[in-house]
Amino acid sequence: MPRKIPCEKCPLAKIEGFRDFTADELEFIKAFKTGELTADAGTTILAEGSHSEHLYTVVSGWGFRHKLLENGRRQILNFVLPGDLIGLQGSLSAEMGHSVEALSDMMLCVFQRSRLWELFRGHPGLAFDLTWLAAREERMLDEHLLSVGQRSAEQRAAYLIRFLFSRAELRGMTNGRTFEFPLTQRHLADALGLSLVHTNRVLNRLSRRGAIKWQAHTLRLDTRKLEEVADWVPDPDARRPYI
Amino acid sequence: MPRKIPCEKCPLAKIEGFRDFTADELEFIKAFKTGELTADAGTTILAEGSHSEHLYTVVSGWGFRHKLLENGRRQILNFVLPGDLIGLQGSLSAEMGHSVEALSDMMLCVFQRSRLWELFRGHPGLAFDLTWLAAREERMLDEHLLSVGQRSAEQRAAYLIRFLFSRAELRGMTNGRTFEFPLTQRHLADALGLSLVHTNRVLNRLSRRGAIKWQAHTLRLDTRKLEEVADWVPDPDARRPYI
DNA sequence: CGTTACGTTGAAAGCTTTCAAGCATCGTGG
DNA sequence: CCACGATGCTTGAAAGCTTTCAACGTAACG
Repeated sequence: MPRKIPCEKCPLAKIEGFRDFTADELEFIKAFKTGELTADAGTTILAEGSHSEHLYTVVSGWGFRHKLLENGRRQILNFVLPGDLIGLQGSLSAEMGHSVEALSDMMLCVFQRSRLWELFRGHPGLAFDLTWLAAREERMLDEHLLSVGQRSAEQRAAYLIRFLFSRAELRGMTNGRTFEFPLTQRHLADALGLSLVHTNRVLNRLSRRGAIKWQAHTLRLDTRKLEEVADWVPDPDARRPYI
Repeated sequence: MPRKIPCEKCPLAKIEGFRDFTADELEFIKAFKTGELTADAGTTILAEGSHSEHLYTVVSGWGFRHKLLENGRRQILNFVLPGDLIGLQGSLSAEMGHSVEALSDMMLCVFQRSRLWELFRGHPGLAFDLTWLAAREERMLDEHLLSVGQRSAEQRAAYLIRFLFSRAELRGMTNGRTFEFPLTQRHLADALGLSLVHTNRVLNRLSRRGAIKWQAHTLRLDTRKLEEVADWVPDPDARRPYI
């Protein structure tokens, strides 16, 4: 198993807004980490119902969490970006309640579930971060649920796009008002709880308004217009942790 | 501030399926707890945007978490029942992302946010539980989001009712197939992301199917039928912690 | 150059919402 | 003890948003 990325040179550390580790914590994390994983776009990294031996932190690339209904319908619950931790649920509970799939090629750090307890016992700071991460995921879900439950189709789409932009921006993955957008309309539709056809129409409407411009896999947006449509409230959280 | 409930006699401890504390943990929790709070139905316990000094554990009664949109629409994110912890978000983040309101008269234990750090440092077992609780809340939200995004109105309603029954059941709040149901149709509508009128029609449909029978504030249900309609998958988690 | 994945459109069908009333229950004040 | 206002539940009908069904266009790929 290749070790291309030593923890001391973790690319995530360079991202502004991610906190730094103490020497002690870094030491532990180096031992906690058991390897690296690269996943091609489309790969399933964690499967619903499984009980994985591992936890992962996304180092690069995009992925998404989703659940399936028996009739085949899929709900995308959230997207995962660099710095996000995945698989915690499978470590604390009997089994994963959702699947995680790579949206683009991804690179992840692999951690051993069985040593999670040591983390809690020996590194309260990291344990705190873990809880923080779980609470933040909950917050994002609250926001999505509000969106899917109460916003109109156009508002929902505007909201999601603005949301993804802000997450990408925090990680330095944007370039002015444009960024690489690896989703297809099917992904958006499944995240928004809309049909593919309607999603297409709604996106066209946003384009005509001049709120977004999507070509190839690049999205340029007018954040002001999107926020106006979406009734957007910025996330107050800043300096966030990762593991 | 009255101390009607000493931790040694915590009524939650009697509930089957809630784990027991070590003597050491119990000691800490007694110190962590700063008092008790009783709230009348309709009271707002925590407000979106605030930064409360407290955390709460529900001892008795029902409540719900919700968020509002500028246009006044409300999304109920989840319901809170005995054993649930609320306000963690406000402790880890700059401010609460949602409000919590009492649905029935409630009784809660109050904890001091400022001592949360001691908990992490001195009681990894409790810290672990806290993370577990956050992860479980996330799981419930995933489930709801799936529901609101992908299920039909009737499936959604069936799902939510079945879900609430199972949560009540775990706490010994049910009586055979019936239980006290403090929600109004407006609450259900706001949780399901449906209009009040449509919610009413959908509930009538479930009644006619014989899946539910709702009179006064009591609900009797045919779990088999509900599960069939809702495409229900039981939660694998059993022995859950609380604080 | 055929196949496949993804995006786009039109039209009809269908599910939900909105608008409008009407009814019932409950607690309070006269 | 009864009237009255407030809250919650029901229904009908029309309007409106979304989905479904069907095709068609395009770009990437082997």
